[in-house]
Amino acid sequence: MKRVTIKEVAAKADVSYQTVSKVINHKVEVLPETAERIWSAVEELGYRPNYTARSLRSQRSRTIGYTWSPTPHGLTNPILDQFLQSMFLTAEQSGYYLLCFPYHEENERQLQVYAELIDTGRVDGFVLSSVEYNDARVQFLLEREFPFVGFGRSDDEALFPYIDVDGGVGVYQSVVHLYKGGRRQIAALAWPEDSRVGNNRMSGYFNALKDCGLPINTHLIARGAGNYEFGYQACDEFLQLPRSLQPDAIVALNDYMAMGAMAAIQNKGLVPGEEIAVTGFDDNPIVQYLRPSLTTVQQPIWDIGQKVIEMLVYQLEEGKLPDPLCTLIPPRLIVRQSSQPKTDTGKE
Amino acid sequence: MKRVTIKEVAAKADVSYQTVSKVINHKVEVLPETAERIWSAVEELGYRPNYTARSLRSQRSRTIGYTWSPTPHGLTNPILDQFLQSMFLTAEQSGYYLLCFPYHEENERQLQVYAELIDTGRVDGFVLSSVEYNDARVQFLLEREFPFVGFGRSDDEALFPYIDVDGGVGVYQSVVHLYKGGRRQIAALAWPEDSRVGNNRMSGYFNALKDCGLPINTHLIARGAGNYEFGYQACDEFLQLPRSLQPDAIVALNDYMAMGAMAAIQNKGLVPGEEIAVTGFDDNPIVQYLRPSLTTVQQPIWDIGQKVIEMLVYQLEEGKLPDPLCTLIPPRLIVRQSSQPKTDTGKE
DNA sequence: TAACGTCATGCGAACGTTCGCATAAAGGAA
DNA sequence: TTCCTTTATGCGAACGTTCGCATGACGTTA
Repeated sequence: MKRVTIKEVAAKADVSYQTVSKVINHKVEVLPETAERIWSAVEELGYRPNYTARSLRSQRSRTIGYTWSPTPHGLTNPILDQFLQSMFLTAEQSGYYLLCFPYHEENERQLQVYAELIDTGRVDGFVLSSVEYNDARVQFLLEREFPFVGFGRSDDEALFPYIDVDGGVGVYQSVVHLYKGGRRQIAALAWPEDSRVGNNRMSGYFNALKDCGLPINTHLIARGAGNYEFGYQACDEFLQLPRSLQPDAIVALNDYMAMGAMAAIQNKGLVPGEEIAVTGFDDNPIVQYLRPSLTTVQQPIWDIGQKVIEMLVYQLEEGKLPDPLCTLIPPRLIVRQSSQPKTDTGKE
Repeated sequence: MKRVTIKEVAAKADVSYQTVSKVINHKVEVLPETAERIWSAVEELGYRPNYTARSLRSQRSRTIGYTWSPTPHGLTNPILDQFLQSMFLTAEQSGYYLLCFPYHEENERQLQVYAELIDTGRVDGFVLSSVEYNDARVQFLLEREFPFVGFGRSDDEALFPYIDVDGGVGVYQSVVHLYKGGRRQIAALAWPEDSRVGNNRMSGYFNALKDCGLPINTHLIARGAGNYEFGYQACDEFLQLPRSLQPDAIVALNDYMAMGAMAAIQNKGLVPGEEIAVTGFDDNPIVQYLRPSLTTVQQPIWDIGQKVIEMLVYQLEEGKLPDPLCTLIPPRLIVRQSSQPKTDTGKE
């Protein structure tokens, strides 16, 4: 597997190999005819600069590291594919590639991998996703002053470039939409209070209730694991409340909980979207096929992937932090059958 | 961002830097006390060999390239996450990482990217997935004699290392399972005949019918796009056949078609799994939540990811093709509610 | 005591680039 | 004619390793 080197090009073009390098990298002006000779030699020999040699000399790998926490067994990550593809494509346009490496549950071990990639010079920067409160990776990378961009925020004090979806806005839209459909007892299926993403989304719930003039009923807020089973069980408990306390709408902070809730409703012989409306979050492609199809909140994943890479590449090329440092993107409410307006059947 | 080099370690351990290199790579025996000095210097300085320099000298990148065709909009790839994670982890154990790059629809353009990665020396080998008949990438890599392993087969003549799921076995199991449940008119929802994966799976359908002593009814075989819509429509047409020609079971070659079929059945006021059984393929995590939950065929994705990498790493390290060259893995039938035994209601 | 193997380590070169400075040729001003 | 600029290209070094061979010290044998 013989590779063409810059020296062969130089020999063919009858210049020194250093000159070839300069011409290729547009570092210097040469006579048009020299340039012509060089470029045609490059063409004819099919020369491609050796990536490794280039990195060694320039001390840059033109590689971005990324890992993500794997989807728990029995679930799918609805945005992973699109997120990755959008990053790959955007990175390629600036001459970067993504190095993907395994996720390790154990914090210590995970940081070791980050350190390894930095110390061996394999990557120039990282993309982090699922950033949480007090994120060890954020702290580590800030300390080492190594470039990275987060998809998701951490503590308010941690200053670093990130892009995030404003989940609050999404949930706000859901609640208002339900309110306009005549719903007045709007319950929430949420994560525990130590979830950053969860709190962000819940803020939209609280704000919307307030703006609609509805009271906050703590018995209508359930917090748990965020999966189908929890959604089912929590909803089941709502349905065991006295009639007047039962919700007529349920806002779930993700699609899995929403699906669980829908199942619980159906099991009681009720129809989601009629007696009780349900909304989800994430727009898992599957939910359009549910019966009834699920109203949910969609994140502009493609744009996010693009933006994350653009922010990181800017840092790497310009050597300074992007401005603005952080970006919040509003998600979009997708209305489907599960949140029809309330039909006044005279009940209550 | 000062990095520790091998020379600093050498200085500290009071040996030549070449000796440090040899000790680190276990290329030579030294006095125990020398080794001790070297290792503790490594430890104290936190030395990590520079990846780029190492690659340049050894002409190996210890990097594996991978790309995949993105999931069409509105669908999710149920196995992507697990497949990637298993590859990352297995690769890491042998000191490799995966370089992921964008997928380009256009064949020409896609091959350019493969060529680029080869010529610039960025990767040592590739993993290909969704290999099809007459696959341009296979041909290209074989010609250039560049190492790769496929997840999926191509033409029978193309000789290259691959691992594949024996879809035929999976469908065979489905059909036999349905037969044992008393089903006798078993329809198939398939892809067009130019689909390699499709033909492999269909072979199991034909073999099973034969082994069960059932005739092949061409009116019970529908071929199309492989999505939800096609499944719905094709099933709907089955249901418009005269009663005696209608299927009492439907084997879909993927879960999306199965879901479409289930919806069509429900729309006729029938219950999937009772009057008409339905099975899918892929075990998309979502299908366990359908009502009724879907019987389907599960591929051992984790094992496949592991094996693919092992085969490739073997090639890279040993310089020879793995033996056996190819591996076929049987999938597993997951029985759920949608394929209950037929209850003899006396109809027909 | 000379000759020889063996063991532990050192040394120079190479991998394929980029970078900064040196230099030769050509042109213009004094 | 001399000297100074400018322009086009060359040259040596460096990036941080690994590799193969060289070498010096030591012990063994005749």
